[in-house]
Amino acid sequence: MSDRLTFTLHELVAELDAFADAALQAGWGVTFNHFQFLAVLYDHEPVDMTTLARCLGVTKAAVSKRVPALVGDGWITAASQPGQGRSIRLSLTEKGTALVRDAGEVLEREFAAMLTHPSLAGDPIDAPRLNAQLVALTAFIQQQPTAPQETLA
Amino acid sequence: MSDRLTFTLHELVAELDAFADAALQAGWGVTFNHFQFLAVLYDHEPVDMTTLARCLGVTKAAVSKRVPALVGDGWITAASQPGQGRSIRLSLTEKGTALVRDAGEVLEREFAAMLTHPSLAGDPIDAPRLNAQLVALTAFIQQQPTAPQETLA
DNA sequence: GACGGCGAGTCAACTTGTTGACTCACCGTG
DNA sequence: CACGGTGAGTCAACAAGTTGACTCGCCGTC
Repeated sequence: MSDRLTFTLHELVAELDAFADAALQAGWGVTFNHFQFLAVLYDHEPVDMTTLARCLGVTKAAVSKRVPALVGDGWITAASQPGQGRSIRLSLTEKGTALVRDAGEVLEREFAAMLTHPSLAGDPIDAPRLNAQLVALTAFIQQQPTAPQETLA
Repeated sequence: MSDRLTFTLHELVAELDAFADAALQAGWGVTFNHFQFLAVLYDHEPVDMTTLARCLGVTKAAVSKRVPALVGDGWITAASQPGQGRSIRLSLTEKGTALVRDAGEVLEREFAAMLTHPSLAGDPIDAPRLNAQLVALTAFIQQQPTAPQETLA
């Protein structure tokens, strides 16, 4: 383990994703990536491709390529809306909604249980406060000027 | 912003990476991915490909494919060691070491400055303590049984 | 009512990583 | 000394994203 917070954050996120992926594979036969797409859609539906891409942190081309398969497997619906240019309205099907609800609930519960596990009792984590701190930090980074000049290189 | 800690962590890491990438591109003309490879090597050199791959969280094939270009551009050296099977010993060149030292120092400083910025003074972040908490949490997740059964699906 | 612009989606080429099969160097054991 | 095993690296095929150029609806202006 590292003493550098940035490294620790990367490791933590990697472990979280690996754990979620294993749970999702075992319980529902889907990958974390698949779940994440549906979960973000769940929070924003109905939504067009470009907006969803921004929420997912990928390009619209990446979303565009995944949509046909997700529609074909009955997870989502895609409908072009007359009078709205080429905009396509994405929504979850009942199957997709059920996955996000069920799996999401289990994952939330697992994670909450980890945070309060006795083995971390030496210095317990105050999740709501931590979340608020990290949200503030994230927002602050976002509004940072793009980069420092190479003042010493 | 989300009220879910796992989402917040993903967003924070994405912002950190984007910030570091912009700073590295502006100051040294390299990507964050490139820097990360060298920085992890810096912490472990000399090291063989398989070990480095594990430290980077990628497969050994991915490392194997990147090495020739990195050697060609003078960032690292790769030497097969007689009497050690096919093991290849990777090390940083002087150029690679200088990049990690200089850019790493700047990034560390930038990040530390963010953590102590007045705009976060409402609920300041205790970095060493937070790091210790997250390290403990990461270790705990790592040793979790692979997955819960689909007890309610 | 044609013209130009804009925003949303799509496509082709490329990049980076994964998987599983393979090669090769060494090390035992018989 | 041959023989099988093991661990490290490599290769080919595939998967998922990015970029930049493109198409297509719509909307404004002349």
